[in-house]
Amino acid sequence: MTRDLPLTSRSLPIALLRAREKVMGPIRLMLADVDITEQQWRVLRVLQEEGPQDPTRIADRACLLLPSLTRILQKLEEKGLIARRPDPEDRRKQVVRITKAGEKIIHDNLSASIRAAERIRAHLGPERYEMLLDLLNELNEMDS
Amino acid sequence: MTRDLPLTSRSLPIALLRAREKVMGPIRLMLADVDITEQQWRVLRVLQEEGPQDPTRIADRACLLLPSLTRILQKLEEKGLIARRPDPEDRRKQVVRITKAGEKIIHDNLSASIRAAERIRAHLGPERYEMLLDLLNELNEMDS
DNA sequence: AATAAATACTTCACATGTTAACAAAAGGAG
DNA sequence: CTCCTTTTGTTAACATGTGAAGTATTTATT
Repeated sequence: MTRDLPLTSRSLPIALLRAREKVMGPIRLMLADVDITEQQWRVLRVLQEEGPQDPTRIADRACLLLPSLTRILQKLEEKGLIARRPDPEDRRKQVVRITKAGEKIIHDNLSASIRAAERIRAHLGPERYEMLLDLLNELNEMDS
Repeated sequence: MTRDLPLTSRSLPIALLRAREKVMGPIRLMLADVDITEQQWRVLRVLQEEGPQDPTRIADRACLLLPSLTRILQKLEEKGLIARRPDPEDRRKQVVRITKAGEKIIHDNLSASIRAAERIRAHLGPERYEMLLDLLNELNEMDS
């Protein structure tokens, strides 16, 4: 009983890819105006929401791998949007925090970001939107 | 009534990112054994499912941008997994097809790929799995 | 305390994502 | 037919994704 592979519209990986592009496209355009990438935006948001923290935790929260994060933190530091200091408790670690300039970037783009999310929510309807998030989170809690 | 941004678990972009990683992680591992990337695999699958076609259509089906596809086709051609010939109707175009070696790659990894998909489906349950695909497709049909 | 194992990044190498610029060919308007 | 526009694919430049190797530091073992 060998089944065929699903068509692309019924292929979960591709459907996820397209959905992500649909959701992030408008946000990327908005961020391009302030010369910030989508990943840099995620890092700033994590720092602004959860406060100063070390790179490993940032990587977990922002869904980035450490090698990528290393480069991103370098760029953000050059731009003056974050600051770093060594962790006195553990000299392997650093403590990263967002600067005033970084908070301004967030503040200036927050409302547009929220509107983009609301637009998606309105398109699907609140119940289906929540259901989508529930299903994705359930998928993400799979062990493996 | 200004709302806060959602936590990462309720952030659609991040939930999509994590879901994609969860789904593709095992497949990436499998493909690494035959020295093929996830994107190269998508291109081969499109060609095997839909037959010979031009790069613009491949890019659409495999959810890749043309500049990425250009490089991927070069790699696949070097590996002997695809072949190209100019389109006699329109000299701007090419016709790309999968080779025997390319079909063998697909054949050798098809069953493991299907098993990975079935595993996800079993975890969510068939109804919820289909619902997830429906919601993603509905999202992808948003205009803009 | 000496050594092995684990942790927290960093660096490297290669592949892709993304935007912009570009060359070649096809289509359309006059 | 000529000029302009569109389409198709490539190249370039920079940023990130990803796995592997490397460095410094801490923790666990003996």
